[in-house]
Order: sequence, then structure tokens, then C-alpha cells
Amino acid sequence: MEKTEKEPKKQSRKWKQNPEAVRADILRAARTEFARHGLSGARIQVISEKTQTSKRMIFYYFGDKEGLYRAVLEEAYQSVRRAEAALDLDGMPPVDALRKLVEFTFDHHRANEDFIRLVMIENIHDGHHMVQSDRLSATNTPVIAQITRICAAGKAAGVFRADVSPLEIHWQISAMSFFNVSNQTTFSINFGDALFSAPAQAHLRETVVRSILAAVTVRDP
Amino acid sequence: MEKTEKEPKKQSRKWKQNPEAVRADILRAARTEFARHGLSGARIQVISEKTQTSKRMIFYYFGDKEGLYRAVLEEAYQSVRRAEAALDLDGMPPVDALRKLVEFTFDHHRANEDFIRLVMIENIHDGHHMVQSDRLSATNTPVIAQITRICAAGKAAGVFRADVSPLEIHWQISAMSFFNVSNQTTFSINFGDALFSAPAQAHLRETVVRSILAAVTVRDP
DNA sequence: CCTCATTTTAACCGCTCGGTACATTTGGAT
DNA sequence: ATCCAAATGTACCGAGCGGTTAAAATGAGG
Repeated sequence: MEKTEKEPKKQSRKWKQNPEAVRADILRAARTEFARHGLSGARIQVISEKTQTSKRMIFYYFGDKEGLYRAVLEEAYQSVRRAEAALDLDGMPPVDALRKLVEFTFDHHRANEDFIRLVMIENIHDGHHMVQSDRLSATNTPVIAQITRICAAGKAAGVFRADVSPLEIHWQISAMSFFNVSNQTTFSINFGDALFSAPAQAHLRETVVRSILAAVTVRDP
Repeated sequence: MEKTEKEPKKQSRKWKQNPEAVRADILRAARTEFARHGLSGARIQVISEKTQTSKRMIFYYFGDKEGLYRAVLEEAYQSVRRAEAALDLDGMPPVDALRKLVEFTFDHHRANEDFIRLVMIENIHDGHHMVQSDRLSATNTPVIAQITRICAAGKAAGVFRADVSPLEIHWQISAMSFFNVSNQTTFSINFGDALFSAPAQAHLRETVVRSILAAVTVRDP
């Protein structure tokens, strides 16, 4: 019996247990892969290679591919909700508050392309993997509640139109902030990339702000 | 010899050649499948089953899966370009023309969900499968040219602001019209489906029109 | 009727990829 | 020290799926 190995005794400790770190590591790698290639396009093999652990552990912690995808999606949404909740607009003048909300959303979406892509992918799948935490009546989500408060203040101050809908405002803000990231590629291919340089994006952001404010505020002489 | 069949003579002809119809049939089935499940999610098997022809013919006519996908994408874009070209706005007052353009785009996107989904999918793939027909300098695409004309008329008439950008206007119209279809599912899950009933969509469409017009027109006393 | 390129059929194939069986290691509890 | 459940490593598998092979049927031209 030949002993080619150098240290046979201390070799016994090859790895340490760290379930939570492993879980987080897998989620990190999986988020990128799913965002880049979609649910069916992503490869478990590739995800595991971008991890400190093995393919085996992915199934150990998440059951199957869909379970992993669901976990990624859930975590991504939680992260965005946390960021939204950190934004404090109460006490500001309504117009300033709305402006700041638009600017925040516009910037935040740009900075979180992976999240945008995951939402795109989930829409392709008709939202089959989303766990709708609770029955939501629109108004009880934090963002909508926030906008509702801003609108109330704006109407009370006489600067907002009486018929503005908080839900529609959020829809508009989301639409432009989302599309700006989600469709950058095809828009650039079809119409050139003039709108996506840094200065052009700053200008576009201001256009979005102006457009929303113009639709919401009363026209003064 | 028993003759269970009715017409034994003409039976010799089991199938007829019709290459163009077969091609079109495949494209039709493939468009739906790719729109529903994406490039990697779609199954050639399933596509062929929704066709009058066989799986083999798909490879005969389109080479491979990607070739079929590219053909579907190309045809979808051509179809939309044709519809856009059919819209005639010249001669109308600028405000009316812009309103009509917004309404048309909003409605047209809603009526062509498969196209929207194909564009979403193509953005996920970073546009790798799009054939950019020619070098486009933004202004020479028909839609942008159309808006440029409207803007020129509007500025000349003194009803449009001097600093409006046709490309940005198109971006805004696209963003809201596109998002309305592309993100309906996740938006509904997160904020309820109040905006997506027929009357709510009519109201939303008007909101989009008003928002765009408000951002573009000069504020009169 | 014969020729022959085009179009269609039927059976088949190799390999990728999600998922698993099974042995082994770790580390806390007793 | 011992035990045992939780965690990890290794090797493997079966099926689905994109793509192919080989041959037959079609139909226009001569």
C-alpha cells in the first residue's frame, strides 16, 4: 500500500458546515443566471459552477429548479420592498415629494437590472411562480399608500387636480422607469442609443418628472 | 378485394405540395409557442403538433430552432411596421394627431400581445437575434419621422413647447403602451387588477394621452 | 412515360440536463 | 467517546429534446 498523500492525518477536516452562507451563495449565483437566461434557459450546472458549493447542494436546499427560481424571485422582491420602505417623503410639499418619488424609482430601476429582468421573465410565465403574500386591495401596499398621502396633501393644498388616481400615478411611474431598463436593447436597435447616454438619461428622467407632474397638477395662469 | 374506402383511385395522392403554406403554418404555430414560453422554453415537438406538418419540416425550412425563432421575430416586426405605416396623421392639427397616435399605439399594443412578448423575450436575450436591417439614425424610421413632423407643426402653431424631443415622445408613448401589456400580470398580482377592466383601460388610455399632451403643449392661461 | 430536384415521411440518435442513490463528513448533544 | 441528524461529496441515470439519416412521394419539364 503506497501513500502518495502528504498529510493523511489532518486531511480529515476538508470542509466546514455553513448552511446559511451556502444558501445565500447559491441564491446570489442563481439570481444572475435566471436574470440573464430565464427559467428554462438557466443551467443548474452553470449556477453551481459560480458557487463555492456543488450542484448537489442546490437540490438539497431548494428541492428543484423551480424551487430555486421561486426563492430567487421572492428574495428579489423583498429587497426592492426594503428599498422602497426606506424612502421617507412625508412632510415634504406634495410636488417635491412626487418629484423625489419619480426620481428615486427611475434611478432605482436602472440600478437593479437583474430585478427588472426577473420581473420580465415572470410576466412571460404569467406570474405562475409568484407567491402573492396576502390579498391586496391595492391601497394597502406601502407605495400606493405613500402616493395616496401625497395626493391627499396635494389636493388639500390646491395644487393637484381633484381627479388624479394614486394607482394610475404609480402605474405611470413604473411604466416609464421599468421600460427604460427592460426595453433598452430593442429600443436602441430600432431607434438608436441616443437616449441612453448618461446626459440623455438625466434629461429623460427630467422629462418623466415633468410629464407626471404636468398631468397631476392644476394648470395655473 | 374489399373496398372500405370511398375513393380508392384518388387515394394515391396522400399529400400535396404547398411549401409556402407549410412555411406560413409553421411560423404561425411557432410565433405563439415562442411568445408563450420563450426561445429555450418552446418545444419544437409542441410547435410541430400545432401544425399540419411534421417536425422534420421545421428543420427543412428553417434549419434549426434559432433560425425559426429569428424568422418569427422578423415577421412579427414586419407586421407591426406595416400597421404603423397604414396610419395617416398628416394634415391633422398637431394636438389631434398626437392624440390619435397615442391612442393607436395603446390599442395596437393591447391587441398584439404575442408581439409584445416576443420583444420582451428578445430583450432578455440582449437582442442577439435581431437583424438590424440598416444603420438607423433614429430620425429615418417612419414613426420618428411622423412625430417629428407633428412636432414641427405644433411648434410652428405655437401650441407645442420649443424643446420637445420627438424621440423622447415616442419613448414615452412606447413605454406606457408596452408596459400596459407586458407587465399586466405582475402589476395585477402586486396592486390588484383594478386598472385592467375595460372601463379602467379606457380611462388609463385617456390618462396617457393627457400626460403626453400636458408635457408637450405650452401651458396656456 | 421518364427524369430528377423538391418536398414529405418515418424512424432513429446522441447528448444535454435536471434530478438521485449512496457513501462520507461534520459538529452538537449526551 | 459515542451517537445521530444535518450537511456534503461523488458518481450516476433516465428521459426529453434538438437534430439527422435514409428513403419515398410529388409534380414540373422534356
